[in-house]
Amino acid sequence: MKIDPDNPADLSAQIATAIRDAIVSGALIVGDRLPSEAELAEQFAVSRPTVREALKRLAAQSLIRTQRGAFGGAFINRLSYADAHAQQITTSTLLLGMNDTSFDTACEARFAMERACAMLSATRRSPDHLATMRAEITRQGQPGLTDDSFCASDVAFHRALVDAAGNPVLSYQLAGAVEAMQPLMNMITFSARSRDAIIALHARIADATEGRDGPEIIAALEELERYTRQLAQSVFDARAARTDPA
Amino acid sequence: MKIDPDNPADLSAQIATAIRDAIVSGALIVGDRLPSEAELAEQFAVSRPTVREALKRLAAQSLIRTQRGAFGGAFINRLSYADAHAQQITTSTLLLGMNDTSFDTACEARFAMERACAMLSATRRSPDHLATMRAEITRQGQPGLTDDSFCASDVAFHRALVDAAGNPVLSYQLAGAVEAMQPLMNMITFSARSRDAIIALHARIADATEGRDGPEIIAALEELERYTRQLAQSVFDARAARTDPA
DNA sequence: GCCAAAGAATTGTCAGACTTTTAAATGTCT
DNA sequence: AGACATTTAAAAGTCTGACAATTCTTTGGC
Repeated sequence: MKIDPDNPADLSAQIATAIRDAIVSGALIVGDRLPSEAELAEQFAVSRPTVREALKRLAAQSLIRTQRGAFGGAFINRLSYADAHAQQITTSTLLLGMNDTSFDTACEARFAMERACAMLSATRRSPDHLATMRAEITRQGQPGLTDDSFCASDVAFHRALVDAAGNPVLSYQLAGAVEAMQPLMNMITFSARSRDAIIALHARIADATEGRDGPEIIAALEELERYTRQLAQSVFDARAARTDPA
Repeated sequence: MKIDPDNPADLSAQIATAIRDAIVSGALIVGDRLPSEAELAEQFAVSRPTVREALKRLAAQSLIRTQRGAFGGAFINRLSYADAHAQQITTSTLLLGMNDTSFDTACEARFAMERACAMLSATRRSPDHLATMRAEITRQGQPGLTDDSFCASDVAFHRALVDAAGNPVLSYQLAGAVEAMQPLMNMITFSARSRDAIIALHARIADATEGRDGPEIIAALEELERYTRQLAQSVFDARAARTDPA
């Protein structure tokens, strides 16, 4: 099933790829146990440390989990939504941070996807989701809240809206887009007035969700996108004006 | 910046987490060189193999790249859209395959997100995107095309539609949703009649895109979603009828 | 001044040993 | 017979030390 010629690439990378392919193709299924490190070393004709490096690569992607002790070993892991979610956020955050993706581009993508949930959220929202949304709105109005906490609550609010769509695949995909923007949002200083404007839009979204009015959710999200981008623009302009003349 | 008490977790996992945190937080930026393996081993008071396992974990996530030779070492990698894209597809595919996510759920999420691109694609589509869409439609109509090839062309068509939105973040996110569904779509056998129906809808989408008619794209996508789910349903029903009585 | 050879730094790989963890098998007592 | 303690073995986790392969810098020679 898996062989390694003596080509220039790392042996551990080749081994990891071979096993990963076996998993993706379905040859190895959830719960299966890989041979022990010693056996794998023999099969691939490499040393145990090399095998271990390969296994660590797979573990980093949550493809396998290891267990010590007798009858332990490496087992094919069920990729949970939670794991995938965490990876997705890390990847998306780095992607936005490292590729000088403009705020506008990220914002556009995020709201476009969020609007995609609106109709479903209107149909399927439960009292739990509504309660979460209301609670976050209340929190956002509290005086003395730091900008970071305000952003965190903002994320929680939108997360609830997305989760209300009742589709785990959608929640997983959206989480990356919404939460990965938090570092960018944290660069914005929210004045009392801008917070009020955002809270008012959140309330409008919550009301529309409660009333199962999908188009109204979309309209409110569009306005929120417009407002957010305008806010970011003014912050960046102000920053540019402060640094340019100096 | 990075310490390791003697807690039960793997040392290599702890070291990887410490370095990953430094990258995500911005303490280490693209192009930075990590200390050599020997130096890291000394800093963390562990052996070199342990450090290497940690580095392989990071390499598996494309966070670092290593270079041999004098003045080589481990460098913080710029996470490219292409890398993120590949990871995203692997993760999404496994997620759908391992969690008995229903076809309907995956399909719903996919089309909801795709519709989110429609307005942007209508505005920004270039002749290149249109040409790709037309070419794939032509391919889909060729006789003797295998089901797998038909699906692959289907993915390429939708990919072009998404790329036409001109937002790399959106393309990256959508790729996961669209391409990860390919294994599920491959389970469907497409009759000549169903292929014709799908091709007709694709043509309708291409026409609407050319005419910059966003709402019409959305309408066609809705119909395509309806048709796809119905098709899958009948396939699954037929399969159930064949296996149940036996 | 240019080209080739030596040198040094660094990752890649190996071999072997020891420690720790864990579950199964065995033995012992009630 | 059944419950509990003990032994045993398998396996991952870690360490040490070494050597090979690679690649940049420097030096030497022409």
